[in-house]
Amino acid sequence: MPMFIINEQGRILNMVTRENDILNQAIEAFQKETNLHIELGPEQLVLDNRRRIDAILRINLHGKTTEYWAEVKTTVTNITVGQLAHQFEDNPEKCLLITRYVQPQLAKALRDLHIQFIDTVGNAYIDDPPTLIYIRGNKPQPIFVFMPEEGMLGRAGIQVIFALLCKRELCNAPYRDIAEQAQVALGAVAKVMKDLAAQGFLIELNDKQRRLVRRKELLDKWLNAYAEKLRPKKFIDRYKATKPDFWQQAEIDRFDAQWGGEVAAYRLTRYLKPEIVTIYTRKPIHNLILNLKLRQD
DNA sequence: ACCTATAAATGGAATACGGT
DNA sequence: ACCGTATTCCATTTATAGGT
Repeated sequence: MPMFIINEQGRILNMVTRENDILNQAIEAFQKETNLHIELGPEQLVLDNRRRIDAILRINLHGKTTEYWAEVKTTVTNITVGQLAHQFEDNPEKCLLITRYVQPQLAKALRDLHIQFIDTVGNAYIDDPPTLIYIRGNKPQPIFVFMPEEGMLGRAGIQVIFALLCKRELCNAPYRDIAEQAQVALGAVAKVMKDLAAQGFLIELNDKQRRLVRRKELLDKWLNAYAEKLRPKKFIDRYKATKPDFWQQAEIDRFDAQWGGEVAAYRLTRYLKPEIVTIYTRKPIHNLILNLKLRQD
C-alpha cells in the first residue's frame, strides 16, 4: 500500500519513489490494463559486465512466456532515454523499462527507439511479435503528484551552486552578494541556501559562519542538473564548418568566445582530434560565424 | 493520428517590507 | 544602512483541447 505525505503547502506528495514500489505498481497496473499475467521472478541477475538487472519478469502471451530484464527508473528524462537506448542495445527485445509515468510524447519516443516499457498507470509498450502492446495516454491520478526532487533544482539553483563551488568564501557573503555573483534574483538565493542546508551540503557553524561540505557529491548533482536544465537552454545552434580544420588556427578570444573541451584537449595533448567542436560564447554571434565561415547545419 | 492553438502551472525576477 | 524574508507579478514551460 502506497504511503502519502503532505508538505508545507498542503500538497499531497506520494512516496512511490522507491524502486520496489514502482515495480509492483507497474506490474499491477499492467495486469489490470491488459488482463495479462506478469510473474515476478525471485532471482537476481548480474551480467558479466558489472551490470545489475533490477528484476526479472515473465509475461505470458498466448501460452508463450517471454522473459524480461527490468530496469526500474524513478524518473525518465531525455537524458536517461539516451542512456537506456545505449544500455539496451545488446538485446533490446529482452529489456523492459519500468517507471512511474510515461507521457504520451515520451511513449512515442520510446517506441521509436524500440525501448519497451510499462508504467504505474498502465501505459505500456511491448513489442514481442506477433504481439504488440502500445498503451499511452493514461494519466497519473491527481494523487500521484510528482514528488519534487526536493532541492535546489532549477536554473537559479544551478547558478548559485556553481558560484558557491567556485568561490569558497562566497557562502559567508550576504545573500545580495551571492545573488550578484550568480546572476540570480535575491529571493532565489534564500531558497537554494535553505535546500542546501536541509540536504546537509551547507553547515551553519555559527551566526555568521557557513561552510559548504560534501563538495564532490554536490558537484555530481550539479553536473546532472546542469546537463538537464541549463545546458539545453544555453544551446545556441549547430553549424557546419566549411573548412574542417578551421579550429586549428582560429583565434576566437576577441569574439568573447571560448573553445570547448575537445579543442582544449587537443591543444594540450596534440593527440585526439575533436569530432565535434564546441564553442562557448554569447549572443550575438554573427561576427563569429562570419569569421569562422560556419554554415547553419 | 498529428500538429497547432489555448490554457494552466511553475519558477524565478522584481519589489516591498520588517528587523537588526 | 544593511540584510534576510515575504509578496507580487511576469515569462517560460507543460498539459489540454481543438482543428486538419
